[in-house]
Formats: sequence, structure tokens, C-alpha cells
Amino acid sequence: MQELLKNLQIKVHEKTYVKDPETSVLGKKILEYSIELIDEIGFEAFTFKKLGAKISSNESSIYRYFENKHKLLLYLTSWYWAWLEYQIVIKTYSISDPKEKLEEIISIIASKTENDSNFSHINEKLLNKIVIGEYSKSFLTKAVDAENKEGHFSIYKRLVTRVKQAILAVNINYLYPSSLASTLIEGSLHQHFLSDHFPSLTDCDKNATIAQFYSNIVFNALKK
Amino acid sequence: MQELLKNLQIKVHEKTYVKDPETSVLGKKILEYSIELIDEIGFEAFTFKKLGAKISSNESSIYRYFENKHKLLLYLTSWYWAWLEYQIVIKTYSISDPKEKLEEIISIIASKTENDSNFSHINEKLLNKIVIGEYSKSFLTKAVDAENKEGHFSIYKRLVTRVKQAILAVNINYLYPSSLASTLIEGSLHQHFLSDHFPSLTDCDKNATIAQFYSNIVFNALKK
DNA sequence: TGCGACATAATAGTAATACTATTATTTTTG
DNA sequence: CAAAAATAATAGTATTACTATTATGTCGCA
Repeated sequence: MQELLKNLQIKVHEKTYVKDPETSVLGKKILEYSIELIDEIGFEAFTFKKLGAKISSNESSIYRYFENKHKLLLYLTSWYWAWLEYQIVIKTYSISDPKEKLEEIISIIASKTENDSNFSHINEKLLNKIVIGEYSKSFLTKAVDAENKEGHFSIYKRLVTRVKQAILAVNINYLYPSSLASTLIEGSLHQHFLSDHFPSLTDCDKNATIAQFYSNIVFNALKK
Repeated sequence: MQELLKNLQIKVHEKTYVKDPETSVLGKKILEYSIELIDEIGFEAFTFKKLGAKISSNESSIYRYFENKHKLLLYLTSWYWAWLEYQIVIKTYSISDPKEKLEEIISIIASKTENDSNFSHINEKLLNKIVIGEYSKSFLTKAVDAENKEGHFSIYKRLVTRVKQAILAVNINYLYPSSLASTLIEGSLHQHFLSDHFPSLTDCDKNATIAQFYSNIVFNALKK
């Protein structure tokens, strides 16, 4: 399985980039250091000029890979969701019991991300931090509907659908599988944010984990 | 009760503004039309110059009320949460049964907002739309911790705490009252957004409402 | 009526952003 | 080695997010 992954490349919707960043050294540098820079200064202050300076490259060269920083954010977050989906597939592949499987999925989604050596130019832990702090900005724009139509959120939607299926496998009669799946994914990000910045608004990271909280929510909701 | 409200003014943390917009005609115009304009063009494209043009006033005059558009967003969203809290207080004041009370709170938080004639220059329905689409941007910034320290999120935190109390009143032994309260409030906004832009990721607004979904989640979680 | 205080408006100016376009240089590869 | 492709450098534009200064209007009260 690990061997198989060595040859794997995470595919992001091609309209997200002008030129596929995975196909060149500069492209990979853009990915690697944009994650670092966005983490350092935040997405608002992040510019291609600053990134160019950081990688001793020119602003105009970065524009040849991404139309603008918003598209780059779409790329990075799509990459993250695709990667999370792979984690889920790999780690739950051999689990046949639906409850056990869902438990594992919740744990993967809600736990802190660990780095994955299979993708050397992507720091997954940092990327997870970015997703927590910036993901909402990728869809909270006036362009959502157009971008959604173009397929920029298809990976995210596929992930939600996969979680939904796992929920229905536990209880086929549950009335709100999509809402529960999307709440779990988005809510986990939010609880992470709260535990970092508004600890009084969460119980997680005190005597409990986010995974335990959502496990409790989900399995109580699915009780027959 | 309605009479009492006539004389009520929603108070927002004073560090949010340079000059209290409630104290002048121009100030109220800024509030009224910034809501309209942000709704029309989105927070990113919104500028004080455009707002000035809309209200035939000058950019520089608006700066005398708000330091920048981010502070204005903090003002508007704080106003919204304060208003929501009043709705909860008024509508649940006379309910003594904790379950019934929590049910009503969930309904107020999760349902579509109706306009409130008590505050003539604020269109609550539009403001709710803005909160759904822009609220996250008010805290997903590098300045959160500093702004939190300054008290800009105190109204929101008070609201979450109030909901937390209502949750504990139903089941004092529940382990995650803060997380459940914050999930309910933030998650409701997200489900509204999904039902508008990603209907496949939610079950709400098809055969169910967001309030029903959260009611199901919350009361199953609180079952003893 | 007139003076001062204050609110608002107009104007101008700055550094940075988010690009586009053109040209120059370097690297790749056939 | 020449052509093609990638990258870098340079310059330029409209807009943003302000700040500062000055001008105009408006209210109260002496």
C-alpha cells in the first residue's frame, strides 16, 4: 500500500491553475512556499510579489501558474481535501464494520493532521493550519456559484458524499446524512480554530478531543 | 414588552467605532446602506468610497465613524448577535421547561431571520444574509487574538455562553456544552450557506429545516 | 446678527495591491 | 547548435486603503 502511494499524485481540478504546478521545479516551489507564507502572514497580506521575493523568483512567473491568489487558495485547499480523502480510503479500506469505519473516519477528519512523507513539497500539518484559518474564504465570495459550476469544489463535495455514505451505512434511515457529514467536516475546522483562539467556546483540548465530541454527536444522532 | 423595546438601543463595543454611528443621521445612513452595499457586491469589493457615492457623502466622512471596513464588519456582526440574543431573551423569557426553552432557542438561531420594526435603519433580513456570507471573515484574520482581547467578540461569546447554559439546563452532565453551543450557532450559518450554494451538501430546505436538523442533533446528544 | 464650535465635504496625495504587457535572458530539448 | 519554452526584469495602470489639509455648512447662544 505504501509502495503504491509513492507513485501517486494528488490531482486537482485543472481549471484551478494556468499551468500545472506539479510539472516543474518552480511550480512545486510555489506550492511549498505559498503554504509557508500564507501561514506566516495570512491570506489577506499574502501577495505574489512577496512570494516571489521569498523564492527568489519573479511575480510575473507565478502568474504563469495561477491566475490570482484566490485560485491558488482553491488549489491548496482542494489538494488538502483530496489528500484527506486518500487518508480515509487507505485507513478504512479494510474495516468492514460500518460503526468502526465511521469512528475511524471521524477520527481522521477531526484529529490534528500529521505530515505525510509521500508528498515532499507539501507540509500537510501547515496546510491543515491554513485550511482551518482560510478555507471559508475560498467559498465565501460572490463567485462561488460560477466557480462551483466550473468544478472547483468537486473534490470537497466528493469527500462530503463519501462521509455521507459511511453515515448511511450505520443507519440507512437517518434523515440528515448530508447535513451531518458537512457539519462534521466544517465543524471540525471550526472547533480547531476555537480551541486556538476562543478556548472558552469549546470543550475540546481541555479534557476532550474534537473527535470525541463529534463521535458523541454522530453516534447519538444515528442511534436507532 | 414591545413598548419596552421601543426605547432600546443595541449597544456594540465602543472600540469598534471611532464615533458612535447611532448618534447622527450620517452614522445611521452608514449602517443602513453599508448593509445594502455589502450584500450587493460582497465584502471584498466593498469600499468606503463606493459607500460614500451611494449615500452622496464623502469617503473621508465615513472614516470619521469607522477606522476601516473590517471594524465596520465587526460592528454590523456584533449588532446582529446582540439582536439575536435579545430575540432569545424575549421569546424564551416565560418558558420554564428547559427542553421547551432550548427548542425555542434552536428555532430562533436556525430559522430564517425576519425583519424587526424596532430598529428602522437596520434591515435584519439582509444583515442575516451578510452574517451568513461574511461573518467568518471577521475572525479569520491575523488580528483575532488582539481584537478578542480588546473585546470585539464579547457579544458573540456571551451568546454562546447563554446557549451553553440552556443546554446544561437540559442535561447538567453533558460533556461538551460549549462545543455544542458554538457548533449550533456557527453550523446554522453554514447550513444556510450550503442550502443556497451547495444544496447537495445539506438536507435542509428540501424536506427538512435547519432547526429540525439541529434539534435532532442536540436532543439526541443530551439524552440521558 | 454674528461668532465659534463642530460636522461634513472636497481635494490632494501616498504606498501598496493586483494585475497586464513587453522585452530580455536563461534553460531545455530535439 | 538552433528553436522553443520557461523564467526574469521592467514598466505601466487602475484601484484600494488610507492620511492630511482645507473649505463649506449648520447649529446654538450671546
